[in-house]
Amino acid sequence: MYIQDLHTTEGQKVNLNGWVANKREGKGIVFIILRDGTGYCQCIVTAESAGEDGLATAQSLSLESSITISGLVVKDEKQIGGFELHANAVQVVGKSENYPIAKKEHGIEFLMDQRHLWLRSTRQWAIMKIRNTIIYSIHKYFQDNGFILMDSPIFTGNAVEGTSTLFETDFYGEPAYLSQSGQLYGEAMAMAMGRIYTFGPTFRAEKSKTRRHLSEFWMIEPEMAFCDIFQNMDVIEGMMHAIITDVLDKCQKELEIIGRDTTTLKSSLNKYPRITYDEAVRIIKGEQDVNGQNSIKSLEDELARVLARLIEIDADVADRTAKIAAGNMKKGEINFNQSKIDAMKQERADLEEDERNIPQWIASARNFEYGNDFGGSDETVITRLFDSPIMVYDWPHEVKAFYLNRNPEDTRFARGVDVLAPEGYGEIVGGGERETDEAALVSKINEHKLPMEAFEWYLDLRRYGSVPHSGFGLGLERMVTWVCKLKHVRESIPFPRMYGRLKP
RNA sequence: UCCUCAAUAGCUCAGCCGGUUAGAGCAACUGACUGUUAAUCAGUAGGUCCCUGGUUCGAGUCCAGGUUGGGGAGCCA
Repeated sequence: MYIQDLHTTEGQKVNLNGWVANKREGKGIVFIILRDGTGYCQCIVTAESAGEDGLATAQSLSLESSITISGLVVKDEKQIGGFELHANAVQVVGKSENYPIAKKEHGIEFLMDQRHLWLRSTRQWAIMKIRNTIIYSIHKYFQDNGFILMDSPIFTGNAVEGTSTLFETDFYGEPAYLSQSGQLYGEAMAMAMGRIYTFGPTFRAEKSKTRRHLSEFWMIEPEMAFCDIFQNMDVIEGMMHAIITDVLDKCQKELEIIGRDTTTLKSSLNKYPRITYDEAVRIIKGEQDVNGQNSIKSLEDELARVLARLIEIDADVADRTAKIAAGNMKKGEINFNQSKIDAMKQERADLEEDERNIPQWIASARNFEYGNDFGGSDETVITRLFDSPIMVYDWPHEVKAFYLNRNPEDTRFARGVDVLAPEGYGEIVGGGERETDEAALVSKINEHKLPMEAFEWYLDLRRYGSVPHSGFGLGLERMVTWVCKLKHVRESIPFPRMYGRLKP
């Protein structure tokens, strides 16, 4: 019997297997919050219902002990799953002594070291359930729309785009690199199958230490034959809508657990603004307003809010500290105030970083030089002005990959498209329409000083029945991070691999 | 690689202008409490103040270098 199915057995006696997520005690009564992976259920043990032995066993339980418990299923609206269990027998399966993760705030380094156990906590459970829903939704969208799932190789013989740093491995004595993108192979597969998508791990070796970078992440890369950049954008939007619809529909409980305000998710079911690079630059530099909002002004307002909040926190912390120091406060009240202070100190540390960063972002936006690619802060600046993802297309061809086609009406621009998520999350999708002409591709490869022989097979795709085609890459973890509104991508994947983090 | 912030009890953090024996809360442990949702009460125990060197009568506190971690730039999904 699983906790998620309890609603089918109201009033019946059932057996549950799981772990003690939490325990509270009164004299002669024990409340166990049992978790089994499918949900949470409060189990009540008294001598009356479970006998003296059962009560003693329940009293001796510690956090994360595994148990088998049987009893009567009773409806109780107050409970998270809507039901509780009045136990008449408790059996310990595996003991758990001094479980390291306590019921309080922890620092990130400690939690990352305990990632194998941290995954058991409610918030992480909810995030992983949402991740699962997103993965399922992506597969369903593409399968329902006639895409064929194919896999690109992970070992590659050359550094494809020549830009990012790759992990080098030894392939039977030859150097081989872990794939940074399956896209070129995707193009070959699309010429064979029409519409394909890949879903697999991707590796980037940049020593990036920011909240949106991982060394190993999962990427979904559709590729479509006979498809231009605008049809490509239609597919991106369709996929995003499908994902968000499913999460809103199937993960209400999980979204509530992580405290996700769903307003922006709901407004992200509308059509997404399609903005050219030129227009985006004007918005970033503050030369063009969006819905009456100005990028520079909104950053300045944000900075003012940060400063005001810092003063507020200092006053509040000082106030509570003084009250505690004054004595004659009940112990429970002290605990409550102390945990408030701890939480505010954490918030303060975050705000101080904002205080340092925002002025730099303002300067970077003001001084943005036309022709450059967007930096992380530029993406943040522009997306804060919209209540849904936006699609920025037609980029200066110099800053984009060699394989992108040009806008036929203005060849200064390459037909790349980036999807920027709202609420400051930035790029979650990068894609575009591919170059179809062999000669144009050859000159681009030379321009980027890439080894021509490595691209002979890729050029074959243009020699034998070249067609307009497009595709994109979706970063799964970035999608999960935005949908859950997480502070950092590392919480969006079970075991993150990033600069400085290889364990557990 | 560069910029920036940090490191004190198992955990989260105080520790002022350098001054005697380094503190609090949580967790743990002991005991009390029959409906709790990190908010009951009393008590016990718990320290290589990240490392190395320097300044000083005296360093958790100041200085230099290093290590580890947070955030950002670059690069990207």
